[in-house]
Amino acid sequence: MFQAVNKRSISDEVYDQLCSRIVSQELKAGEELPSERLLSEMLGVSRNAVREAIKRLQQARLVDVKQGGLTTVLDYRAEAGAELLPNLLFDQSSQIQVDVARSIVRMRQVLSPEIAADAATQGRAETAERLAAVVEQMRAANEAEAVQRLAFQFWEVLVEGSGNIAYRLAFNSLRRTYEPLWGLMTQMLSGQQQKLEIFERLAMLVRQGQRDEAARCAKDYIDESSAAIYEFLDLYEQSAKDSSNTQIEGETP
Amino acid sequence: MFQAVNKRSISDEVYDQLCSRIVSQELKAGEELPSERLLSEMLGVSRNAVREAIKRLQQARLVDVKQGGLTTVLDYRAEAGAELLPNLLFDQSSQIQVDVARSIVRMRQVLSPEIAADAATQGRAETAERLAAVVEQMRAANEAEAVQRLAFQFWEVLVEGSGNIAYRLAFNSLRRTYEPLWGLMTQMLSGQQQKLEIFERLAMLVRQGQRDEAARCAKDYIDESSAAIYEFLDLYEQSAKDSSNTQIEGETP
DNA sequence: TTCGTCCACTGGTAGGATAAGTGACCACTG
DNA sequence: CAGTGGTCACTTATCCTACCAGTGGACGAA
Repeated sequence: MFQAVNKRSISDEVYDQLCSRIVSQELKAGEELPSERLLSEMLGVSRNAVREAIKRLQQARLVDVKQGGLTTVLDYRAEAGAELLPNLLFDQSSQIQVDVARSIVRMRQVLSPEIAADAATQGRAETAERLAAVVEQMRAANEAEAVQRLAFQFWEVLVEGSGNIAYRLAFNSLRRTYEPLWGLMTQMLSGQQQKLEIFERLAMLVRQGQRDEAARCAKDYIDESSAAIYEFLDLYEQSAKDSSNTQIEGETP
Repeated sequence: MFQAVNKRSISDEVYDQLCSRIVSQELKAGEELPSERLLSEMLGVSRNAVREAIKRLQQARLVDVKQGGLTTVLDYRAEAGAELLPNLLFDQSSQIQVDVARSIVRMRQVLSPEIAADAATQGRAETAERLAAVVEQMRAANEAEAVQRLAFQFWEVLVEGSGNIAYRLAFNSLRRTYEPLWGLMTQMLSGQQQKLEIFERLAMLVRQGQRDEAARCAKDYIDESSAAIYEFLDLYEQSAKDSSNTQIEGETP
């Protein structure tokens, strides 16, 4: 009924505004930002807020700031880290950037089998325990969306079980990127998520430490799942092209 | 000869201090930070500096700050992104965290063959062109370190050629993580980097679009290179254990 | 022309004020 | 005595002015 009001801080607002202008190439690499004082005047906020936003841009390696000189924009493709992906997924008109989405799905597809393999070698008993618990919940769940959410949780457990902190952090970034697409994803994958046997089998293979088998099993699953997403993205891309050709801003089909 | 002097701002200092306390679990998830005013007093800096640092911690998802309440520490393993890896690589006594290093090498090892495969499908001509140029430079270079650096550049070109922005940004994060280890790496891999044929062959396979062959070729190379690094890390770990057993703080062997 | 000085700009730091959110506490109500 | 709402002592959010420190171009003297 009632929902929480949307409160965002001023500096967040400034950050988002600058960030989107950089990733959209409206501010190109090598160009200079207006000075802090000028920016604060133009945006109607205090210099303090502008400074906090610019500090964050600096941390994200989107700009290079030096005392006494102007702040310059960097090439985000060469400098930024994976945490920028969520900012790249949508363009100014909130359309999905299909190539970005494909990149993410592809990376997930490539990493997943190896994650399963490492989990089978590394975690074993405890990981298998937790995987089994998730599968149990999946069996108990009756809504498609709940099952979907648990399927993702299954992978989170697997990632944790691989004992690889780089996988873990990279997956956090990927997760944040496709989080806003959650609604679409459940709809997209609704047809094919019934088979719990795969998850069961994967949990068993991890328990038994069957590295290669686990990788193969994970690959079978993730390839199929990815294919469904690619297919959807192709459709989305086509419809986006059509609607831009006919100058119509349409809803997602 | 000369190198730029290390000038760091106050807020950078504050950020690093808080960040390292969080990743070292000295400040555990769920605990609360002192208030901004108290922190600024304790550290002897202005509130402004503390605020800028905390904004950055918030962006890195290391803390959750809410107005009117205290700022709480989050679980970085569950929340942070890959950009945190450089902060995890060294512990307080500047010793390499071997498991973190292994994670990074492993991720690079897993991604590389698929990157080569995608580059063979995607970029083709232009990528092959640039790869060939790098190989040319490698042939011309006479110092081992220069060759080493070019070898890494070869991979950067390949990543760019894969057309996958997620790979690109993830690799940026990985690069930043092993950048401080550059000296060790060249030393570590000095024995085996001579064979330019592999790079040549890989460039050719990309040009011809031989996806599977390119992946296999990349895998052969990266597996060998990774094995050398793993071996070094095992030695490092062993020597670190020994020196801690005998209560001696030793230099890197 | 060449070189040093000056000065108008930049970002960096400090510490003041006010606004606004949070949670513990407590008096009041039914 | 459980539940409501007000008070108060905290917190962060924002803004402001002032000053310090680094940069680079203008300008005048050698």
